[in-house]
Amino acid sequence: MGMETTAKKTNFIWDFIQQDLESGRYQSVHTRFPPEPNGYLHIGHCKALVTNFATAEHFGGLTNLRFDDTNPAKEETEFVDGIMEDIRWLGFDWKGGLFFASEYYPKCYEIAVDWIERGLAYVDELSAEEVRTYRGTLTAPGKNSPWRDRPVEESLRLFEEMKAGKHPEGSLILRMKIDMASPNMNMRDPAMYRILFKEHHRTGKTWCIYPMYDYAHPIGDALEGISHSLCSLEYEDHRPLYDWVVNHAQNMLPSAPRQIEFSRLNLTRTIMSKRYLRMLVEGGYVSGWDDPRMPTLCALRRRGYTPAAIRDFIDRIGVAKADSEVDLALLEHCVREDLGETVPRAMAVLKPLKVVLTNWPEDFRDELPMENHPAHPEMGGHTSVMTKELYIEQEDFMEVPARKYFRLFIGGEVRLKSAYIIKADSCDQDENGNVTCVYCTVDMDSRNGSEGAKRKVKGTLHWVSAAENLPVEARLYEPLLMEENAEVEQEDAEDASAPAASQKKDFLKRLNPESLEVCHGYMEKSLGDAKPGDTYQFLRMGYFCKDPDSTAQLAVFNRVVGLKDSFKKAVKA
RNA sequence: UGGGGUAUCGCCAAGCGGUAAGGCACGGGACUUUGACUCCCGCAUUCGUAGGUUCAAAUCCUGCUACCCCAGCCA
Repeated sequence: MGMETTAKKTNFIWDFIQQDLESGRYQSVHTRFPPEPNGYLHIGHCKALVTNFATAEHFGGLTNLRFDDTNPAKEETEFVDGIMEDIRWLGFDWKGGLFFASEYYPKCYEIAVDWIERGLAYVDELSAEEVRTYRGTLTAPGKNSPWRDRPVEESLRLFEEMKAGKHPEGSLILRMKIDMASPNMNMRDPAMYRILFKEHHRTGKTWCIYPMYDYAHPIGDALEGISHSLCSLEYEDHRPLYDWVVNHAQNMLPSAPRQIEFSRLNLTRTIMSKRYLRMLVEGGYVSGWDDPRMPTLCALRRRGYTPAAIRDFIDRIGVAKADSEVDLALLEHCVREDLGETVPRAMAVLKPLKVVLTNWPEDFRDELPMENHPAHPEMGGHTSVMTKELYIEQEDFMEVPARKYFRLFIGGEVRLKSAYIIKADSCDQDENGNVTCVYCTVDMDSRNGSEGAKRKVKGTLHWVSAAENLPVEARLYEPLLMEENAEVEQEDAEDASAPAASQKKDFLKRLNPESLEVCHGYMEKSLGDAKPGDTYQFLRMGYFCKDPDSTAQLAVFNRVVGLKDSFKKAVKA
């Protein structure tokens, strides 16, 4: 048996579609990505985004971008602009077209009138509370509204009056006439239209009645010729309603789309609910929607995540129907893999410790060449200047070495990257016992590239000249949420009786107080012409992306992600 | 207690009656002027559970259990 040369990657959705194509139910594939413009896109949305775009692409079809703007109370133009920018940034193009659900208001109205005439819809005068009561419960059937069987002419007249603004908000709704006893709550005469005297970001004051999602969505899909409407699992219960709408409006619609649901993305230690993200922004817990700790795309972009990394991540997690929570480590792996290959290396010391090279000639400066990428000579190089005084990382020196420590310590030797081998002789300490300066002797014969450099030295450190450097502010990020089941003992004691569910929801208690650490250090001068958005690997420290907060005097860098660190792990154990 | 879903390694996830892919994480080793990268090696006799059918079951049947979603004039 021959092994297949290319592993065919598919998923249950593609399998369904393949069947649909083979059976002739559909001739081609057309999908849509339908965000509501009431907030910014986050990493969770990317799964739906990529799934819709990649599916169409796989079958040679197109994808539409459609803003689901049927609730003027929550939607703004700011968000439609932001969403389009984010999608473009990710590299997707809505070749199928750009649409707004609000474009279909006239058609929706037309169908609604048709349904009233055909006895499929009626105007209800029950209050919101009464509607809820009449709907019944999960286990008890609902009962018909007293207005359910009112004359067609009456509903017609009332619906026109609703549209004409003659009735106040909440006084009337238009409902589908399906089945108040259905075990599926969605089928108990769902609302089609409600009265809302809100200005819409696109239609202005043209309308004061707005269609509900369950009514407008299938119509929008059908009008756009969508073949497969891919959405998340919570709409599974809505599928019978989706089909009901399509079937009963068939005479006025060009096609009948198929809805397929998949599970949404959850990430460990990450808040994915729009509502909670809003609380973080409005509560001042973060600096804004693009605070680099946020899971929004604008924040990930600012932090230094790349479209390639995000798409690779979505690709790797797969598409299925089981509830899941993906380990953040996978996302981090994806950025490291991308950045590691594409980004230049440079040196920056984030928590500086002064080093004096006692035997270094007083005013001698040595320009040392350094490659931009060890595996890609074509990426060129730059020079780093070595002087008598320099900085190394505080954690790279210990007066007496711990076990397995092969950085600098008194009596120990270490190599300075691309430079010389040095040996620590003594150090100064302040009144608290903190080391303030290390005195070293240089092996002047060990300059990088020379014969004397060909010695085995266990540790290699990054460094920056104390005389020739640029100041840098480095912002180090950790997840916004602490690990599950981590240090909440105090609260736990108080809330011992609280239901687990509510504790889980109380994400504020899980907020990580150390999600942001700001360091002030020094970087080599070659980094001086970095522009906001440029990313480097700061040797041994991680990947850093220059932030727009930077000024002419101070460069600000966001840590995208650290390097893998087997030393830290070994020490912890 | 009604309806709709889901259960395969720590986390994702293939598998579609023929004897458990892959990735991440993790552990070990080699290499190393980044304790990074790269490269080897290891990592489910077992598929929520109990039965049944079969020469053969993660895959078929039956019962049970756990978890998720639904009672917006939100999407």
